[in-house]
Amino acid sequence: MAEKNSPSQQGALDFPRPFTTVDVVIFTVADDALQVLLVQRPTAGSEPFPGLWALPGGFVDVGQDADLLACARRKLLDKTGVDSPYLEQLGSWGGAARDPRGWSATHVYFALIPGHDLILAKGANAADVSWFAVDELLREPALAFDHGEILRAAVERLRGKVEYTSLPAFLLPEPFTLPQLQQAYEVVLGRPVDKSGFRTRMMAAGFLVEAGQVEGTSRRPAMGYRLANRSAPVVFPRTFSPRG
Amino acid sequence: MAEKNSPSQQGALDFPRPFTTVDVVIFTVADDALQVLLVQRPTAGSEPFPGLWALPGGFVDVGQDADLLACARRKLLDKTGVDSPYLEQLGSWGGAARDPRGWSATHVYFALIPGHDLILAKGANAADVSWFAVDELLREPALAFDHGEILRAAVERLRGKVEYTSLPAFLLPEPFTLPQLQQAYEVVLGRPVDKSGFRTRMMAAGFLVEAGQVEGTSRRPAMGYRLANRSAPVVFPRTFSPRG
DNA sequence: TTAATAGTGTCTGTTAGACACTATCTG
DNA sequence: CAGATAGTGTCTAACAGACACTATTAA
Repeated sequence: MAEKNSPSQQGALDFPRPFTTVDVVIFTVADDALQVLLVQRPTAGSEPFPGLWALPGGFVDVGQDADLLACARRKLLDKTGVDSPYLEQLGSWGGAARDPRGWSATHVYFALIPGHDLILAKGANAADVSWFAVDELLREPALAFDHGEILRAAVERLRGKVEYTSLPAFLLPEPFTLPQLQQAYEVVLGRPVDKSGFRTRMMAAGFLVEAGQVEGTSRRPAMGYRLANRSAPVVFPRTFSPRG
Repeated sequence: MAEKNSPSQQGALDFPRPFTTVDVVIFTVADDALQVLLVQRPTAGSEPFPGLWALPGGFVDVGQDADLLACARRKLLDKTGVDSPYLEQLGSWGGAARDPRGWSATHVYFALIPGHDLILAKGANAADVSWFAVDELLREPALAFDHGEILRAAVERLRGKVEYTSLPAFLLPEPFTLPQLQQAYEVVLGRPVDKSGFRTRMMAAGFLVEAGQVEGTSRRPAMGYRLANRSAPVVFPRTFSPRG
């Protein structure tokens, strides 16, 4: 045993280090479906998982990134052009087996961006970036690294929190109407929600600000709203449908 | 700009890597208080934050640890002698400034162990390990690194989840009685809970198994219970006190 | 028999869910 | 005026919170 190469030998820092990456799970709602942004792995060189789709992300740049959140923001801006979305840490995955190049640990964030910005996203880097419907992706787990597992965790977290938070509001461009917001909830949850109860709940939570008067997205115009606070969601006291 | 030393140069892996650590926030309930286990930093050598108290943890050992969870389990076993507690990932903290030795990222787990095992803990490594009441610690933020902030996040997560999960059951040695469990809830939440409602809720959740008949911890003996599933808590459909 | 705690019963205000209804717009 | 969607009113069953009550043990 080469003890001088082990971290248990305190003081010295000359032992092997895992490499550190940051990945971002970027969600949006479009075409009545929850979508996630993926990047295709390069086929040239000796990159692992060539040609497979993966979450956008990559190595932490010690010289460039002040901290993990800044790194995540940078990668998100690179791929989408969006610079201040809802961004929350999901967790981290690390081990000897997940990357053929060696022991690695990734810090995963998940982002919600308005469907509206989807166009920007495509314009930004084009080519090897694309949106996928989450429901279809979850059926065929063929992502690079352990990104299939990570995506599953992200979707679970999102669906879970949507039951009792205002998260779906971050998936819509402002101003949005209550029917649009309800639609976003229904798409993420995958089930219909009662209109009356929904409206009462949203208004009671007090996170919506009447913005502009009305504007027409369908038959009859409706009141438009903005978020009172774009940095954090509101937590409702109860879950949506305790009916189990 | 030394581009060859930047991660943006794909393919090559010879750029500077952050170092990777794992820390564990270990909670228990003792003396009617929520307690956390801390380790005192060494004063010898050139270790950072000499003499200050810190969360137990340290570098990932690439040769020894299969993954992050295994690493966390190893560090917990080292300090407490407990080998299969409730263990959940809390999140990760990383940046250039948090450790004077350089860019570092830590993966933080939080553990709940029965108060009963406290004796084992003290017997195991003694000396530089000690339990602290959380409420007092939060008043004077004098921990090493950013561990004060991490502790704060861990307590917030714990208190939050206790409102709607069976987590406090992991803080008790089995078998435990319903009054003991209620006591654990009250200690963590810092407020009294109605007995009748509490009992109905616990029984309805169906995560308790009648174990042994009764045994006396105070005046009148009571029914003892074990957890039906020691690996995950139960989630209640509602929060404890929506009032407020 | 008494003190103390385990455990149960009952009442009431609140509210989510369901659904019917009215209001207001476009074409 | 007709069709469609925005928005509101109402009823009811379920249930949390409060609190009083009964049961069972040790001393």
